[in-house]
Amino acid sequence: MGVKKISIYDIAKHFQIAKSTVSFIINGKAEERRISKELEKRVLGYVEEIGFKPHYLARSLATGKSNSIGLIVENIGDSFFGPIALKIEERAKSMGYRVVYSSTLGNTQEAIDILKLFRETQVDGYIIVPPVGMEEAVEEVMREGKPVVVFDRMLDGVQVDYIGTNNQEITYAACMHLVEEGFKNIGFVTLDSSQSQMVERLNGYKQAIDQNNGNEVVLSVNYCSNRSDYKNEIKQFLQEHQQVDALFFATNYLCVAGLETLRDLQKHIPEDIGVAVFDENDLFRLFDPAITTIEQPLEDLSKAIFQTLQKRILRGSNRVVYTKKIIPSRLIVRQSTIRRK
Amino acid sequence: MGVKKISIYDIAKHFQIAKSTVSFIINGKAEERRISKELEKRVLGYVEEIGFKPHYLARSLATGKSNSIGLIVENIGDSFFGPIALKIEERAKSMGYRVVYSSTLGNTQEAIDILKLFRETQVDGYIIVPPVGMEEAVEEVMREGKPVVVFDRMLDGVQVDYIGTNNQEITYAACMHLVEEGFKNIGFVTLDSSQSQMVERLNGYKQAIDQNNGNEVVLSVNYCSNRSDYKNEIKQFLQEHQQVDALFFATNYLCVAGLETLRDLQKHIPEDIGVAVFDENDLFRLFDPAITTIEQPLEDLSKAIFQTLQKRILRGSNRVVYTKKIIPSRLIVRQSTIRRK
DNA sequence: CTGAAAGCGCTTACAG
DNA sequence: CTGAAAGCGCTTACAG
Repeated sequence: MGVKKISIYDIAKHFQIAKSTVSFIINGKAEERRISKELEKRVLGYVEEIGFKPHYLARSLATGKSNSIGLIVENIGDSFFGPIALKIEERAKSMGYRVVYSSTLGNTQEAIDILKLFRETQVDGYIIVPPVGMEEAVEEVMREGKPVVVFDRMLDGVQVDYIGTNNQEITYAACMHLVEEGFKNIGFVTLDSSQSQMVERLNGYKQAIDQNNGNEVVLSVNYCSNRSDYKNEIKQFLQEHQQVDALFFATNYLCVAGLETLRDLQKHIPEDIGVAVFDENDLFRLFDPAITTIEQPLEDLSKAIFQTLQKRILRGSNRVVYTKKIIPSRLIVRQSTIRRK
Repeated sequence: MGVKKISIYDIAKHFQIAKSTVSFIINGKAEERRISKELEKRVLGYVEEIGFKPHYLARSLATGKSNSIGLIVENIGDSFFGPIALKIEERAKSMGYRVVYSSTLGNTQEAIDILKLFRETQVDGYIIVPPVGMEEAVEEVMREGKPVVVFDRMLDGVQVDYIGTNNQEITYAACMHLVEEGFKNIGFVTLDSSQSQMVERLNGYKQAIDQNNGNEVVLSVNYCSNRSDYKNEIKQFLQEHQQVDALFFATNYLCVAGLETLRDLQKHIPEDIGVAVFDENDLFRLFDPAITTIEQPLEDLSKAIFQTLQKRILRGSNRVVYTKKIIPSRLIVRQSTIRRK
């Protein structure tokens, strides 16, 4: 069944030349190998004519390169990771790479398994959004000399290239904005996680609160929780902290749960309570009131990720200083944090 | 640099046995090949000890199987395709497959290129959300005997397994609901596309309108448009059809543009205009008013996709009747389509 | 019960 | 200027 696959051997036979010559011509090394222009033309013409495509797997086995990069994110269905994955794919494609993706759902063991799988399939580089506890696994991959870029959150104590955003600074700015709008008791809803980006965001919050001699009121929920768990925790938190007049959500899905909770409690935004959130969503600006968000620059982030990866691919991963590139996010102020006079 | 890779040859040498014996043991064929339990145990123990992992690429080259499936969607960052991709990945993983994904952004040539790339990398099966014009390319892949499942929209005249939803029926139900709520002039906003799912949705609309002797008022926009184009077209459409008192959006991103337009025009939902949309979004239920949606069952869809794919993988793609499986969607009525008395 | 050998489809030193 | 040959790391008829 199916078409019988043509190989360079068949082409070589057709022209009565060696396989190697065909291989060189196909790989554009005809000139370098001083193969006659005429033969080159004839072979390429034939290749075109019969629609020959080299067998990638065989090539990969021979060269050790697979022309694919592995992308490990938290959740490909997420409104932040999905769109960034699209950008990454577009860039990868323009560089001749395919993308193999996988979602960890925050599970460390899962992430380690995925990484192992990627290693076995010989991806040429890795873009990793690591859950906590992946330090060793990532180091192991790097020891093999493969390029790795860590994204979104840092990996404690691992010498590796990192691309992220100014979490602390921009969260600080957002909280200062809340203060300036007259909110007196800002609650911070985050994950119970030591992920660096979450810690940084929390620090930005603390910095703003401290500076204004306010009270830190923080709710940390488990990532594994489902939405109704999130909602229950937020509800209870609001009941225990009646004085809270604004909420900052450290990531998008927490905000979704939060908005639902506020609606259930019939709290009005921003009169009863102000709302701001880390990560933009197409629909936040369409809410009534529109939600204040912190927008990460997807285009710039994906660009930085690839530039870094490419440098590594060219230079190899040894003897080069590892870079930590911070692409600033933008605070988008909307009505959910503007107190009407 | 890096660890030097261990191969089955090294293991064979270590035990003074043949590579083939090692291969059989590793692949669980020891019993079948009548290799002594004792040797099997020793070899497996050693494999474990040195952390040997077979080289997937080499295995693939030898077997012709890559243990990966190619997923071609419209846009991995989309609120429908992203989450379904996650489900598909989870199922693939549980079956021992990796997923290679790629987004077409509705571009036929892009889709064909992706398909070609997937063929070259020897994926074992394809899940395709095809743009129009992919008929030939898909048929070509099928002629190679590879399993293909078409998803979301059908491919005209191609004998292939298809998984989709009851587009016409459920859109009809949604429009009938609008009629029952007293909306008199329902506008339908869709893509200018012959994709089957869009045609079916339009037909569902027409069926409901005809049945109630209403006027069909349809806006078809180009997929390639960006959001501000969508907005302008919708705005103009509303100006030209002042009598329209409800809008049904045939897909999610059109609704986003539509909601923004309605906000700009200061139209109140549902008093001035009712709103319903095909495809659920986490945030639609949190709008004020909450938006009526048609929710596709992601879990069931991904399950059906995989069952079908698996059957094909087992049976081969010949001589079997192709199936067309329709998984019904659900209408979720919310305030955006309920006329207050 | 086990092994030698050919083959998957390429690439690339090496030799002339 | 070009080709023969070894090798990438596996699998699997085949032979004994």
